[in-house]
Amino acid sequence: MTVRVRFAPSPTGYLHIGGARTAMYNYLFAKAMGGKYILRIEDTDTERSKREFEEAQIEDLKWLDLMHHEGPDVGGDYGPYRQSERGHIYKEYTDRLLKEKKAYRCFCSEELLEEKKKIAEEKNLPPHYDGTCRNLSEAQVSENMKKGMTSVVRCITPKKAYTFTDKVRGEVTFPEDMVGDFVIVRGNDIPVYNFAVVIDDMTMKISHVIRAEEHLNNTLRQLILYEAYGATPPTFCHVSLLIGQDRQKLSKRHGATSVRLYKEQNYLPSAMLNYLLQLGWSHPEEKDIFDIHQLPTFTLDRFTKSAAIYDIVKLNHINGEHLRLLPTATLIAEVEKVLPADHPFKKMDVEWKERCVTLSKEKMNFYSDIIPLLDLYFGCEVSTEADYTEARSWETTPLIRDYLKGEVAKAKAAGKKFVTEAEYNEWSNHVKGELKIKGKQLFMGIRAVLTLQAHGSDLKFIIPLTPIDVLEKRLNM
RNA sequence: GCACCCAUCGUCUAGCCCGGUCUAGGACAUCGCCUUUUCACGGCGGUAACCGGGGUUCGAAUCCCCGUGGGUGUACCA
Repeated sequence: MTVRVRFAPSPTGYLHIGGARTAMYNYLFAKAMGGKYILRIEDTDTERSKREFEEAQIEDLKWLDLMHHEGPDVGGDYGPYRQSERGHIYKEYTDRLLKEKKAYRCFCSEELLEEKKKIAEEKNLPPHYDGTCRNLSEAQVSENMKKGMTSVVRCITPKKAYTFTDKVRGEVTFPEDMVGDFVIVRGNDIPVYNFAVVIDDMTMKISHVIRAEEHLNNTLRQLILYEAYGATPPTFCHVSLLIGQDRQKLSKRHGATSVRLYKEQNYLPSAMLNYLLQLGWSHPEEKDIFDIHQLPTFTLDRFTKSAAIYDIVKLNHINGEHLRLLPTATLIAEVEKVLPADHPFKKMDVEWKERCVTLSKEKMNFYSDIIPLLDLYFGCEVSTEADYTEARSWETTPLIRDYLKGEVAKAKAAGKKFVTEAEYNEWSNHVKGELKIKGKQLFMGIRAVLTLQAHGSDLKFIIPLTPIDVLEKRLNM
């Protein structure tokens, strides 16, 4: 059997991280099985659906490198891929159910339905549709239609329990009477989600439905429909939900939940995917940092059943890990994008940039983290830390400064733009050997006069990267 | 209310199917130590979990039941 999976978002906003996760699971499964991954746009909610959101979501999917084989933008043999363009198909399938008496037209008004529901609730009965219109004769139906009464189409729910085997939940049983005769086509002729999904999955030959657990209960209605059409349902795989700190389904009020936001904040797509994959799925070799596109295997049996709390702290860490894995040239290019146009970093030569970035990335989780780090080489801000003040108060410190001033002036006179690591070591040795300064006074003293800070990275790496002019300026402050 | 789902460190999880190797492993976070050129990185180490109760068994995180807690759904939204 050919594996065909789909990701079916509603274009009512930007791509949600939960959606991105579902899309990824589908993408990965299709890839692992040599199958096809389809993008279908579920825009039956005409009120909220917007074409611009569809485009935005596809863009976000592209950014994540989760491209589909079939979809509204790339076509395919099972189109159209927008539910709003599949009306004729839904019509055909609706008529079939109507003809086979597995569905019927219901003329009950919404007010009447409201009332019935209220009464049922008061009697503590399940608030299902009572089936009034189920027994309407064909003559009555056509007469009502002729009168122009609006009607919905309801599917007849067989009185029985339904059981199916879910890839992650195992055997799930829905008892009889869990739903009543549910609506499949609205009064405005637009099909309802649960109906459109089944028709689409059937006609698009979807073999596996991998989706979030919030859809678990929907499966019952879908199972009823598959049965009505005499079709074999796909294999279902209900993945645990992504939740917030309050353990509720992740939504906008939890903050940054759209992929777009992460893209704008320069997160690495590979890191996002790496993190998202581990929220509910575990690597067979228990690896933490990896490229999801290089996974040795991806199987549906490694999902956790429980919901996972979305934790940005860990995402940030993973982002740092991925950033460190980037080729140096890429890192430089990315860093330059977040730097102001006139930043001195940009005027340095390639070798300098490479050394600088290689040194800096150890402390970065994000590209922009380099900005404060660059002050080490270009900044002339004087530290206000107590340790710094103390270092400047030692009587040995002015000695160091005077000596270094001379050395820096010499180097500058010789036309040097930078000192080498060897030269720096000579300075250090001189202070130790000739000036007889050692220990804390030695290293903190040198650091204080050369960087105007009490702490920082290893001087033998930093000083050779600091322009002589900057050193000179600092020594005079 | 009813239905369904879930339950291992603060968080993500391994282990659970096929009970013993689990004095429960890893990662993030956190704390401490090491490095007398310090922070960071790294290395080392610490704190920290099988929701409760019954049962089955020689033996249960693992199997069964009951509680409890949490979540999702219950629409002419998706």
